[in-house]
Amino acid sequence: MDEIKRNEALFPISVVKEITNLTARQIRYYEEQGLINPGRNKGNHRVYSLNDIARCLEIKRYIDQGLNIAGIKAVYDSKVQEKNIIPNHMEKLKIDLSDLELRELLVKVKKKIYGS
DNA sequence: GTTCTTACA
DNA sequence: TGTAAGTA
Repeated sequence: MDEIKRNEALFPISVVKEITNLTARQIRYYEEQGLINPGRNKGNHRVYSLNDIARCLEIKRYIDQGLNIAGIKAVYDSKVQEKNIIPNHMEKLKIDLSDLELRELLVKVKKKIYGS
């Protein structure tokens, strides 16, 4: 969409913390559990994309709804299975958020980074 | 100053 | 999950 590609890993963990209200501990733990996969910069620091941040918010929602890590894994695993079963619908079943949600997230990120 | 890993409570 | 230690 705009200037930022949804899968471009650009943000440090501090930004993810502010936007999601999760602790660095939790964010890293979700990565450990394979729920998100941020990149790394030359300094070995994690860098997150909009999709990664969106995924964190999604995980947070699931936990609020009472799901544990295993349950959330099951949710994503089932989506991966759907993708394999129906290759033609891969784009549609992609484990990304909708454009609308991403637009809202982008606004939020910009506000946090550049101020309001 | 911020983040990283490891490890213990 | 929080936090401390020692780094990069």
